[in-house]
Amino acid sequence: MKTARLAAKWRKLAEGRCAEKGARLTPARLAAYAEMLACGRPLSAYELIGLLEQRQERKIAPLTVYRHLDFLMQTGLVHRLQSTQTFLPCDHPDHAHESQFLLCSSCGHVDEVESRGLETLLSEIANEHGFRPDNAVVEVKGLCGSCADGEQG
Amino acid sequence: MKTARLAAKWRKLAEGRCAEKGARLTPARLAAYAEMLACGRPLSAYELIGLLEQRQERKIAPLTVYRHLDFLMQTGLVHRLQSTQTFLPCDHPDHAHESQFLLCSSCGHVDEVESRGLETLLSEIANEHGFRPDNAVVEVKGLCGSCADGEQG
DNA sequence: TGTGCAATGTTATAACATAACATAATGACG
DNA sequence: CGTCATTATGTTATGTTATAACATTGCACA
Repeated sequence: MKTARLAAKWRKLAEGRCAEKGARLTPARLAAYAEMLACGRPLSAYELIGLLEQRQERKIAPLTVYRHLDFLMQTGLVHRLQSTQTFLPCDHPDHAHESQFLLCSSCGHVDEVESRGLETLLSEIANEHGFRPDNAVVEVKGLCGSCADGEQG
Repeated sequence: MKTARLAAKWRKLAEGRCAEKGARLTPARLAAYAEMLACGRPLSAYELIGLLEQRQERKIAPLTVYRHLDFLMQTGLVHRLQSTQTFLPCDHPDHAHESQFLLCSSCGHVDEVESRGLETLLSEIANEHGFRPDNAVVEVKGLCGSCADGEQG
């Protein structure tokens, strides 16, 4: 299978994450992951299908790609952005973590950040409401540094 | 048009919000809003269509309801939950605000909370990353009080 | 070498959302 | 009151995102 080039470092990390869980990083799954890394921006499932079809010169069913995405999310290699229905490779696949995202409305760039302080505060807020939190979606929309600068001079 | 019963208090608030903006709270828009309030849980657009069709005994096109939802969101009477693609009437329609949500995975109940502290922290985090925030999606999944209690005894 | 489970393939369809264009209702204003 | 501009709604079609149901393949391990 023709796949996008994937830096050895990322491949090692991905294999590590899968090994931890006894999960199999098959060629098809790796191909999807590599394509996402190569792209450098969030992709919709169908955009990803398009890219993989071009790369591999064959038809790929949506379900196939959704299964690969599910797998990659379970292993923590990929995140899903709820507010845009897109998928993004994790920026820190070396460890399990919750993430928060800064989405630029202008250029589409997404920054993945980890703030323990925020997670703590969210827990506190939940507790105040008698709520037992499991996981939190935090997606901030706005302008990234470059776009904000460009806007005014 | 047959619409769900809507407490006078909510109607006043809704009319107030619309008046502020010079927006017209038409019968169809009010009907959609009333149905959502009557339901008491988040609804998908298509669930809402179903309820309105039952109530009014006629077909309603998806676009119609999406337009009403857009209107209600712009006037701040309704929120959209990004992580479930559903819509929920605002719990505090008396003032403009950002909200955060606590979604119970078990019973589906959603609590809308407002934490200025959280909003401040989010701004700080954004600033640290040279990001100019506009608005934030915050949706915490977990178990509400009742469901958490029920789970263990 | 079979047998059980995980992964993939195939076809179809469900669920969510918008485009493009026509018609009707409303409000502003002479 | 009429008419004109604007806003809202109706209608049909289509685009986009995601999953169901079931068959087949491939791999691991007894």
